[in-house]
Amino acid sequence: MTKTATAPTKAATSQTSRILVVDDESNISELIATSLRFVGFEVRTAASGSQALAIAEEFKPHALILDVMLPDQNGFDVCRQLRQDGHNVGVLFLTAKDTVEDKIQGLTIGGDDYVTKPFSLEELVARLRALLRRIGVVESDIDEEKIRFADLELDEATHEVRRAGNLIELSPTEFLLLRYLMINADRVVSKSQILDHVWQYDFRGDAGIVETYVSYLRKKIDIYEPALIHTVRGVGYRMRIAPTK
Amino acid sequence: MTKTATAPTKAATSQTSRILVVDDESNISELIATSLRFVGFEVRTAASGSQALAIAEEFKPHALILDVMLPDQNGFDVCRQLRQDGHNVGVLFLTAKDTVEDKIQGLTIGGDDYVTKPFSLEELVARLRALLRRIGVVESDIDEEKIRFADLELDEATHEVRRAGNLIELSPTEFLLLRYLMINADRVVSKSQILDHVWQYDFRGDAGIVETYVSYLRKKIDIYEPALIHTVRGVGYRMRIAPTK
DNA sequence: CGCGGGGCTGGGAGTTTTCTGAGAACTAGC
DNA sequence: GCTAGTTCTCAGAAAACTCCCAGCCCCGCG
Repeated sequence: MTKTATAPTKAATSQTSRILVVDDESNISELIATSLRFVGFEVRTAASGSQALAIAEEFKPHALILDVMLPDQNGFDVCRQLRQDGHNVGVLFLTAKDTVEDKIQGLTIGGDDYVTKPFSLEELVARLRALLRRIGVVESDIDEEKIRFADLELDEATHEVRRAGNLIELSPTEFLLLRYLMINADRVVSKSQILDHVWQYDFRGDAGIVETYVSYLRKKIDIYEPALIHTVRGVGYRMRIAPTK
Repeated sequence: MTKTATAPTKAATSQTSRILVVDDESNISELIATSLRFVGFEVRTAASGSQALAIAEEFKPHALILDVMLPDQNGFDVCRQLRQDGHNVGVLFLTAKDTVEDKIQGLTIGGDDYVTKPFSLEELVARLRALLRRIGVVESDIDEEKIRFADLELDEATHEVRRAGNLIELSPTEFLLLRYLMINADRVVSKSQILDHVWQYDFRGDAGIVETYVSYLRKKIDIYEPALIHTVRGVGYRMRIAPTK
């Protein structure tokens, strides 16, 4: 993935939660690790269950991102063992989209959650934040689940988006895209950055899709004045208040 | 109360009742422990009767969740012994579905109660709360046994549900589902969260069943205006007042 | 002022998700 | 064992969403 300078705002505030990423495919765990470090987490990776347990012992992570399918033992066991050892961690499981139903039973119990592969980085980070909030590792300022920009408001818990108080219905992708733009408010983000963060990591289409979705979004949120989503020709998009001018 | 995302509401208030979970299957006791901790209890686990007695000595639990079938002695004995030692605890017994009726007879002296395995977490927690209430370990605020949302009212004690005053007949599962939605009113809950909390932990079907039950519920409670159960496509369901625009 | 590349958007095909009815499988009470 | 209520599965229909395409527009430059 193309890592570029775009430090997502509030994230960068003062967050130092420690996250342990466990996946045997190193490209996946590195993708995640890089991304998380970038938004301000302290990250370690492990490639197996036993390694995870060992590292957890001294790293004392606040949360784990844990692939259910590991070479030695499965993710659940790792999780159970950690908890028995007294580690109060939150766990975000990674499962394959087609994982048999009965394997994903009980994953959302102790405030835990799961994300199916392939995921989008935005999605993953958002879920991780929500999880940390739930288990009480409040690392952000106001512990608020809302993102605001101008008269735009996006609520993670209710999935509601409002502009000037008016409720706006968004599809899942539109919601993710808007969040990404809002998090990076005032900054220009390129179409490929958007693609890398908002779309699933295995998306093979072209960046034109971003234009389409930006168009959808504009028709829903920029029917109000002033327009917030601005095109920076040849570069990308930027959310901001003053007209492009 | 604010705090928490999915955390079953009032629970999170200021509850610090100590619960001792006793079961020899560690996956069961961990499941319960995780779940209870999440809703705000202080939890310890034990795997045998003797261990339970030992831990109770210093942990001084307000209540026990006690499997009737234990490796060393049976649950009743543990219970009796505890009481003889002067511990004033409430006990929620866990029994196998096929346990003979008369074995459970007389268990419920005192305000104790029992739940059959496999249970659903919602059920377990609700029963535990009721028990604590009965034995006087009132840990919540108003000690209210009713949950309200808009003109909907659900009474835990009588198992009655009313909308705008009209009594509504619900099957057991419908009741649990509705309670879960009400407890999490205004926030989105995913189908797997629902499955994990409302259905028995050994349920092996797919999440489609949730759709079916939501449909049942809608036909009973959303025949009134305005609709309260809303679908958040791609995410889950959400109970809320304002109609979708 | 005309050109060319980017960007915008309507249209629409193909998928995925959700809703719901029908019925099989169970259970509990009688 | 029969009946009634309940749970759960399944499958078709409907609705919503994703993605691609093609034509048009617009901006900047020569």
